Amino acid sequence: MPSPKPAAKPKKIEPPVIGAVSKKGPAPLPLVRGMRDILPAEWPYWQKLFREAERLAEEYGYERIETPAVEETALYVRGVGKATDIVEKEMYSFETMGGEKVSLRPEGTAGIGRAYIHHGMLNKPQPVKLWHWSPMFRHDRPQSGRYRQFWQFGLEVLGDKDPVLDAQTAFMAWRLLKAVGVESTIHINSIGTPENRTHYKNALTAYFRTKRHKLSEDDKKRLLKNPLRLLDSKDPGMDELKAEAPQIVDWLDEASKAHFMRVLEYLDEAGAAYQLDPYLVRGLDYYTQTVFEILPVVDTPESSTGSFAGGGRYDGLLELLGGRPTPACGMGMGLERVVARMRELEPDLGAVKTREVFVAQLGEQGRKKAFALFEDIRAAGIRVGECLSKDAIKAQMEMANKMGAKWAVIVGQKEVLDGTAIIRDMDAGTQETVDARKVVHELQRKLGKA
RNA sequence: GUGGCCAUGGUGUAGAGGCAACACAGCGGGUUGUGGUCCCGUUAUCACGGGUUCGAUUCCCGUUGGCCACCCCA
Repeated sequence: MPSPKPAAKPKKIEPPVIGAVSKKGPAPLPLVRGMRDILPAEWPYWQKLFREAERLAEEYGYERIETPAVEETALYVRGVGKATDIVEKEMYSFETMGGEKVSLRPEGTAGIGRAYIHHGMLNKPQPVKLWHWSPMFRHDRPQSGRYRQFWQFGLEVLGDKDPVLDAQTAFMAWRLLKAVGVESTIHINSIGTPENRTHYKNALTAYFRTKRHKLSEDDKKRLLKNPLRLLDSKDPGMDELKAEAPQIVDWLDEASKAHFMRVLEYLDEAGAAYQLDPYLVRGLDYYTQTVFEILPVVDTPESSTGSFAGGGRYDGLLELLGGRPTPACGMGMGLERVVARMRELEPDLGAVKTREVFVAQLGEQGRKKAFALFEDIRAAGIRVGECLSKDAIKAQMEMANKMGAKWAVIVGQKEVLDGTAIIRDMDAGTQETVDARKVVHELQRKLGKA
């Protein structure tokens, strides 16, 4: 018989021990849930993506803006929408010591809208085109391609309602992905005006009520809570029900229809890969007219990460935030997802950095000389490596080899006294002694850079 | 918020109710100033807490974390 369990004592929860652990001293701290490090091996992809994004934005006349990661909670409640999932269950909200109710930004548009109003950007030539590259925070359950802190590249165009802008922001996102080798398709739809949407929602609800017996439990809930969501339900029986369902295009007013047609015409003209998706609706309240989402062409098993980017027009937002009625549109791109895809496509980009030359040293005199010599070689535009902190020449030669250096420059006690340095051919295993002052020139000659 | 799977050195893995194994990486060596091969040494309270047991890293429960899916989204 098992003996009666002793009452469980309330125990302090020790953080799990991860990584290199010292035997004494405090336990290492774990990573906060849903957070991740971007390690050196990943950095080349981020850099490539950032450079392309920056170049594209500038070429299209966008200016960079960075708004605070912390804003009044009310900004998002009003901007993104009180009833949205982002606000209802995914915000990092807290009260500061001073009693302010603030949130970590869950998306970029509301903050930029706030900045536009705050700084009176309506007095600038319209439209105002802004881009940003910043971390976002959502207290969502971590999953593939989904983190609680994630980076977004965003474009926002404020102060003009022309459909060419809707097309341009979608196109730019698509174009950026293409520039880093990622194939994608723009899935696009129009949800018209809020009035159009209300009418359509009613029609849709009416339709699905007649099919209620065929809906799954989840879908029945959606029918009550947010009927538009029924359209992207993954329930297998849904496809045939959807085929018969009313489509929002049929409920758009003439102006909205015309707007949407023009967006599509511009995309045709630009040669962007897009497809109409009559069932695309988006979760944020502020969208009007055009909505789009940019999806991978192939959903590989390694990265079933959902969409790369999403965006659309949000003509009502600025007014909601207390500004004058200001039409606007934009897009946000989830950079972790893009980087994940880039890594699959180009696994070698993060490979070890190679060096043309390695400077090795021996003894304190040699180290001093090598310190200066390294600087001279580097300044001459040669990719040169070193490990001045190491004493053993053997370890340094190993390193030179790993860095793929073709030439090693060796400076020891003897060379310092003679005013020379050894240049070793790492492939041939031969070496020669040269005048220390001529090392840089000699290397340039050997590398064909002189 | 809900569900499924999982948790062993720095990394990737093996293992079994009673010594924790292998590979790679790191560091140090193989006689005093020279790399790629080879050899040797060194690195784990087996996530945390509790239970069952003579004995648990292995079985059970809980916690935390991870992965995946749902909800939703980037």
